[in-house]
Amino acid sequence: MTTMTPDLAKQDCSDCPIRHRAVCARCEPDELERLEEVKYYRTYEAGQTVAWAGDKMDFVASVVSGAATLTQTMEDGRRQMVGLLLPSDFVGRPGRDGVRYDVVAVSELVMCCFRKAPFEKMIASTPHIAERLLEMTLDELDAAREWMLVLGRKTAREKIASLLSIIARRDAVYAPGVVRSVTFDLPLTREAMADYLGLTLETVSRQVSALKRDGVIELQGKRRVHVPDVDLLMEEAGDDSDGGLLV
Amino acid sequence: MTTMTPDLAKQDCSDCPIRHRAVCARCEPDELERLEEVKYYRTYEAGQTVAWAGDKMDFVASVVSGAATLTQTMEDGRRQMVGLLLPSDFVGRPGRDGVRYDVVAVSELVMCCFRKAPFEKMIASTPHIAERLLEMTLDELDAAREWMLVLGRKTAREKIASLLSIIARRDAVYAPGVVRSVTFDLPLTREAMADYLGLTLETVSRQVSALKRDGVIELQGKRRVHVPDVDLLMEEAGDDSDGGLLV
DNA sequence: CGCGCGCCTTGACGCAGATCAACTTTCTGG
DNA sequence: CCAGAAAGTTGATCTGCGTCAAGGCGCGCG
Repeated sequence: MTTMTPDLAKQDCSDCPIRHRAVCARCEPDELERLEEVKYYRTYEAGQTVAWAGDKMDFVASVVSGAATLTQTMEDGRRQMVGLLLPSDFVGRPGRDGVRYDVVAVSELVMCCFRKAPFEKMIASTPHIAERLLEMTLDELDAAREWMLVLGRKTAREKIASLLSIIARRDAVYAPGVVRSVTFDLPLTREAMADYLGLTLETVSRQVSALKRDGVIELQGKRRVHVPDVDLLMEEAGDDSDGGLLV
Repeated sequence: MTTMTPDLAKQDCSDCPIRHRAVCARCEPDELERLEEVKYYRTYEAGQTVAWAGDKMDFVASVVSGAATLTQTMEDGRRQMVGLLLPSDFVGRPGRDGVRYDVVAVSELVMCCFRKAPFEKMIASTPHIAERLLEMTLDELDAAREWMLVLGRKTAREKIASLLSIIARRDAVYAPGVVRSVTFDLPLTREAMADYLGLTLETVSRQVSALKRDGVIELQGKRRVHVPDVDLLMEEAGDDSDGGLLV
């Protein structure tokens, strides 16, 4: 799993419309201006569908707030989430005609959209963005492969811990220094977590309770999670601890 | 899962050193010549390691024959295969300094290698190849996500059928027309299959026997597999049948 | 207020696949 | 051709998670 390098993270990107580091972290003023020309915003409510598999998307977008999921479904209804889109992630990447998976908002979702054609033209004319686009896709591939280990070989408890530590890690990107405790809101229902982890919602519920009972996490309400010791959580996840979340 | 379009497949690429369609199918004579300048071959025996996680690879390569696997390992030894590299697949793609996973030969493996620096220079100077490189990576991402569904939601029997149909599909690329029966050699041991599918080797063995008993596959020896009806296999895999393997 | 509904929790039980173990078949090297 | 190792098969038993079911909590709405 890749952690952001400190220098990139510290750069202030708060008003950049594309917050994904792949485009944002290094974007230069004139590129940004060109992006502004073609951008608009869209809001989706929880449960709303952004795109179905096979849709031709007429836009390219970056998640600004909330969360969306990428889901595969079998004919008999079994579902597997294959991607979790959190603020700064990309949807409808150039180079593809349509999306192959359902994209559904799991909490209120705001996306910063770009009309596809001008965006693609811009990519084509800006070599370093094209290059970062490949880098970004390779990062996603890494994440997908990391997740294959979770799905194939980890126990239910380890799966939950892995998911929590991914979200914690993402959250910690916006906090400075080396982090040892984190608090965040789970953007997912128990059912969505189950779909992500290849479990049932009952098992998710049981294991979350177990982690709480064992002091690995604390809950304020159902959704707000406090992790007193990130190292402990990562140990539960079966990952080799790398000394806290470096941010 | 993407199937090759007929016109691309029919093109004769047998003496092209990079058989992956991403580079090969559209490669033009002068590009090919430039590739020839920097290529050499390497052979690995079964079990030999091509690269460890974190290695800086000094070459970029395409699998010519045999198979290699990309594997993630946990400290306690649990393993999950996250990629299966069959003839025409790429290793050590430009844009990454090292590989992040262990690449190990599972059967005798011949790779067509390119020294990295000149290859990358060539990529940089040839826009359509750079574009195809992104396309290729997106295909891999799709495959990884497809596999997440297999790992997270399919039964042992469906998992085996899915793996067999992936290999059958790959094999059928070299045969003409719409294919309804295929024969191929499994390039994997039962243990490697288990690592790929998130199962134990005993379960793999049992389910292979079951598929044989039920007439879905026929075995000649342990490794040679004949699939009398590809549709049936795909049904067992839980995929929507798309009317045979289009080649 | 209280009714219904979505979301979550908890318990009891069953089963698919893991584990442990014995054995067979196929390779490999002398 | 044989001996030993590696790969694969098959059976018996165990267990983690799925399944089914009952109920709790919070919240919007008539």
